Amino acid sequence: MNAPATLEQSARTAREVFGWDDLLPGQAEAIDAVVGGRDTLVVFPTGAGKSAVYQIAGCELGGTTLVISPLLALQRDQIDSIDAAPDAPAAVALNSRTSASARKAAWAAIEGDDAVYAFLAPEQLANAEVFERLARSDVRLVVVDEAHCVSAWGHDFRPDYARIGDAVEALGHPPVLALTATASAPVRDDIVASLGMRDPHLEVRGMDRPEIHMAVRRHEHDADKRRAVLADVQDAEGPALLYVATRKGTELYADELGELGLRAAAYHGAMAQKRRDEVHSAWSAGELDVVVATSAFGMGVDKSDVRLVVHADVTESLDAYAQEIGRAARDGQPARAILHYRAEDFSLRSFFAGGHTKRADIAGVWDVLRRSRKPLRTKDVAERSGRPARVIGRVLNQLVASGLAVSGAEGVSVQKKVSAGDAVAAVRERDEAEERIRASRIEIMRGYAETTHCRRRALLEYFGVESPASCGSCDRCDHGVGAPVEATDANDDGGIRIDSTVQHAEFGTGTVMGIEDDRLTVFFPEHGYKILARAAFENGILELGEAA
DNA sequence: CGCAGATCATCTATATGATCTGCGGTGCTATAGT
Repeated sequence: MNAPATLEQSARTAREVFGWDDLLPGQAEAIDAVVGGRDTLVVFPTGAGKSAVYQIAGCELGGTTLVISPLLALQRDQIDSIDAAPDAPAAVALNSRTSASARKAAWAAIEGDDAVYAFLAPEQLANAEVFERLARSDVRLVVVDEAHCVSAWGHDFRPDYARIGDAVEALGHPPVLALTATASAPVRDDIVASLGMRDPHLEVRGMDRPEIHMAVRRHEHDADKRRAVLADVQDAEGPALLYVATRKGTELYADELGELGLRAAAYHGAMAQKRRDEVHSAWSAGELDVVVATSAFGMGVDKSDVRLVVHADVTESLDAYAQEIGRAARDGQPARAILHYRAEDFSLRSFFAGGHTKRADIAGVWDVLRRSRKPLRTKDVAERSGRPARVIGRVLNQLVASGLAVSGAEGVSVQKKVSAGDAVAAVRERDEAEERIRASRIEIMRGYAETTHCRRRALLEYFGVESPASCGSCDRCDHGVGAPVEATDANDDGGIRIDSTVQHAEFGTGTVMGIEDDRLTVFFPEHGYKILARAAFENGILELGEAA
């Protein structure tokens, strides 16, 4: 490998094409891997230059760089920023809002000889015409931006996220570059497996955000919690974000904060697009003290001076929590993250984590699939069964995951001709496995909320980053309840540590995610997170290492 | 699972507690109608 020459080339591209003086730590390594043809997963905090990695790599590879992006607003922002660079290749979008003339120009660019970035949502890949035309053109790099969406949404909310891997294969597997700001080890594994990445280069930087002070407050009564949340937001020393679990909650809190004299606005996914845009730009322009939002607010919102992120409810996972508090302190100045919760709050999350596919939907989709001689896409099944696309997408994903069906670029086809009853049972089994995973992720969130040790250590351990026993910048450390030092060299278990692979008699192969006193947190792909006693090593239930 | 709001039941109410019911997040796309 002529690495130095490549690095020099990347630095020159950064300078001459985009106008950046220097590459940031990790960028050069990631670009080098991608340009060398290697699948690459990049985990950098926002502001560490994730976009630059694909922009420079795409520029050097030439041809079409396909950028799969979850939100139309993000696509627009990215295109604007590329257009603003001194000498960058063209950037185009293919989505439902692209006008006929813009679409024509986009295809001309994609099918022409010059380098181009083409932005699209994963749903576009399900459109046969779009996909076939892309397959005939010169795609040299596939970028999956905000790649945690693959894991968070691919299983049911946006099933097309689970189909990206098929598209990559059908394009002849050009290098795949997945980018995200937060991904724990299980989420990283999920991304790599779902996208079909081969021997990926992993570039992880700066997961720790020491400038964000972390605290948790538990309440018995709802009224007490509400008062405490309002008081925290009132005390903010700069722009504040308040995350709540429900749409109604955003409006209630925003009204109350307004009455207290703050410039507050509610934000959630059911509001009119126009209003959402207004809130977004008022926030960016510094015209609001606080935005009260559901999880809909965040991706693509780039404000550097957020001083406080308060959660009035728990999130669905520690990944989501890290993502949301990570929106504070992008300028590197001190900020605070405070989580308020009641034990009852976990029940709403459990409700969201549940939800089984209906028997009739599973049987109906299976029936259509079995009668067809060719592979079918979600849209084809929808035409033949009259069921909503989202339900079908989910069922197809589950059938593929259970091995009853296989998926390829043309769609999904039957692999094992079993009865509808067996198909229902297989999908239900997948549903239950997924529900167990989600439930266990909620338990990890509970573990963070209730830990008696350093908060930052609890968070970083979950992300697979070794950290000191006490950070000095969380509520636990403030009160001097720093963890008793949990030496990683305490080797009674033959060297058990974070990321160790273990075998459990019942749950199979798992990965150690956390070590706290006499307990281990272990992630098992089929069962989710389990808290196990270290004593399990002594009676042979748990063993270190791969399966024999 | 837990909460809010509606409805019911009662010692027939300008009242109150019991019980029932429905709701709860994230976004793309295609299509019809102005």
